[in-house]
Amino acid sequence: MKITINDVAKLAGVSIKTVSRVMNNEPSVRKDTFDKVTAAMKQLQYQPNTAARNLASSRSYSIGYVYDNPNAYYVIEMQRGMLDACRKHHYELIIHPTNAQSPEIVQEVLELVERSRLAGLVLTPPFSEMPHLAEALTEKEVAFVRIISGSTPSPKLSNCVLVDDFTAAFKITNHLLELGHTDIAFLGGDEEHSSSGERQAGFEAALIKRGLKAKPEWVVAGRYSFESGVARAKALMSAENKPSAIFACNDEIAAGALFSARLMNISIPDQLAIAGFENSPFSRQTWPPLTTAHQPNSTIAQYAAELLFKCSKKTHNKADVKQQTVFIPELLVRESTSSVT
Amino acid sequence: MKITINDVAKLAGVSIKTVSRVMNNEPSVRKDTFDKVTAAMKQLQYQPNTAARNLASSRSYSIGYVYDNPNAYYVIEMQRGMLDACRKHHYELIIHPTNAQSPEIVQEVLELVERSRLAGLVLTPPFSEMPHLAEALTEKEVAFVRIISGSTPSPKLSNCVLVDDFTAAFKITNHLLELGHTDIAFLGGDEEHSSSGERQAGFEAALIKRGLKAKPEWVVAGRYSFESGVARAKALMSAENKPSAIFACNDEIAAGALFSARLMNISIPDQLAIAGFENSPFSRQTWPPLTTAHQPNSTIAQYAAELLFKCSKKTHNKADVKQQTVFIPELLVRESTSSVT
DNA sequence: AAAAATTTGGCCAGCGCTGTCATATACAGC
DNA sequence: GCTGTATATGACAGCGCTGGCCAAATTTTT
Repeated sequence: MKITINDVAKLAGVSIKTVSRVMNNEPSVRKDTFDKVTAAMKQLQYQPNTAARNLASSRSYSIGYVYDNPNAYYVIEMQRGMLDACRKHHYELIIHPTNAQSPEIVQEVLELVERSRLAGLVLTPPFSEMPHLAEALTEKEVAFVRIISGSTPSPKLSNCVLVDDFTAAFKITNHLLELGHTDIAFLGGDEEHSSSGERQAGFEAALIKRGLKAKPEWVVAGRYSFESGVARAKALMSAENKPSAIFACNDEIAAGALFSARLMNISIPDQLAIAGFENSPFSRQTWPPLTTAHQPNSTIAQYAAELLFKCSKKTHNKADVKQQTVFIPELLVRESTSSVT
Repeated sequence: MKITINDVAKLAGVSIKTVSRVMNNEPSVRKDTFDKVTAAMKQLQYQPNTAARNLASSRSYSIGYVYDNPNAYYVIEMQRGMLDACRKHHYELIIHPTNAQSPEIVQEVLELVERSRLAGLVLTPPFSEMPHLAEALTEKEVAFVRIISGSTPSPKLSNCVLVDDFTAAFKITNHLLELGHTDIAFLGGDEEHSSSGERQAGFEAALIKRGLKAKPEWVVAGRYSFESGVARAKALMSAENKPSAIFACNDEIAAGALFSARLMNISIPDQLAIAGFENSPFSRQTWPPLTTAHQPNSTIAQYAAELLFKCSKKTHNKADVKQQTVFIPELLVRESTSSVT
């Protein structure tokens, strides 16, 4: 319960300093020394005292995840991805759900970083879309990585992981077009989220490419919720002019639309095809299961965390890491658009 | 960026030690000293350095939450409750999702505790229902609190927070009985979870109290899933002898049952009343919304964390805290059982 | 074989706080 | 008032590790 670096040093027959060097992956350590020390650590089941390391090095071996997202599945998956990365690099993850609306949000985040001496932060929408937060963090020299919706890297988006909602929406729309649908409605999500706009743009681009145009009355704004899907689908399918397919901005909306269609005795997918977005568990719990776009959330989160480690590390190479990687959600065809079992 | 306890001490005109006392809520501090120090801390926006505190006190100001639960909402709510408690007491929460099936789970948990020098652990099912884990933790003198399904405190269940599924299920069943239903079916959840058994027992007890008996063919085992609800309700409602009400073991099952009923053109709640359990967001997203039992998950979690702080604290009173508090989920009547708007 | 480069050890300060114990101050009672 | 007890505060060492620095040991190069 109290094996110290000293014990390891003795067993390995080296100095404390060398053990410390091994732990911190410092360059000038010979291979066999490294192995000796590693073996000793394993044999003793040595667990370095995180607190002591943090204190002495005045940097912490933990990163923070700040979020405010009502979608529990999303959050859980992001956490999982970051935790995977953390475990690999012997970091800790500090989760910090909070209210994005709070006027003192910047202050709050800075305090969090300071108190826990975080090595960096991962931000998801809406925090990743707050310019003032990014500025404040940059000014205080806090490392951070943002996960945002976008398709085109730009110098402004430093240290971002982009999720290409545009292309994914394009693909889904294309799938519907290929099935022969031309009368496609779009059910949007919360307008504050840029993801909704990106998806709409992808939808419209796909239509345009086929020489079609989105009917204004079939592009319906709303919220990212089941109820919103129910209501809008009902209105849409009660009108004179009905679409033959619906592209919903996320799975919840799609499930709502599906629900409405059921009530109206509209058979899916024969009379109406419905596609969602996200590949949430929700999309598998409907009947028929929803065609959707698979967002590899945990992979994205893991990647973001890894990126953060690179930025925050005392890497000797001067060039800061200003990478921007783009993830494209994959099309996932299920029975809600095509009856091929 | 680097206000230390020293700065606070100077500003408040006291010694470092006294500031430390204030931070740790130690008893022997006069009121006015306390106020002076508190004011100084606020003025300087002082953030104690967690690492230093951990090191000096050789105990960490963080607790761990070990879980393996597919229900994201549940996990998120538990996290939120624990975080609330943690923030109040200036603790950190380390989340540790893992695979409950792993044969080395005990070892893994012990390592986690050691590495992060956790002050204690909160366990939810299935971890809270593993006797060997509890034993190992007790032996290693790791403080822990278990959240489990149960109604009767017993010496074996030391440091447990009990969720009285039995009574809650009793109440729901009673509600159905009071509406005049006598033909009530029960759709169970995964049998490995003790919660399912507790709920079934509550259901049967309520019937017996009215001189009724559960029909064996109406007590149907299954899984805690939407699909399982769909299938079982369909079977139930296709039989010769149909129940007039269904008590589903959780909201997902209930939503599935609701879905089936819709497909079969059975009107809810007139021809069939349906009740769920959990008050998940799910239960509000169906139409009609589900009558259910509200499990105050975040409150329970918060309470569990507070209990843990008490156990792990250097409380001078010898008597260990072996409390057992029982939370009873509340009946929440919605339109799926009673059309009264 | 000498010079140069690499690897390792020794030493010490100190990260920012808490535990222990000693001291100072308050509040009794007579 | 004064001693006695309870309470409030302070001084100091040290938690386990890292960083900096230089010297010593070892290996590699010329």
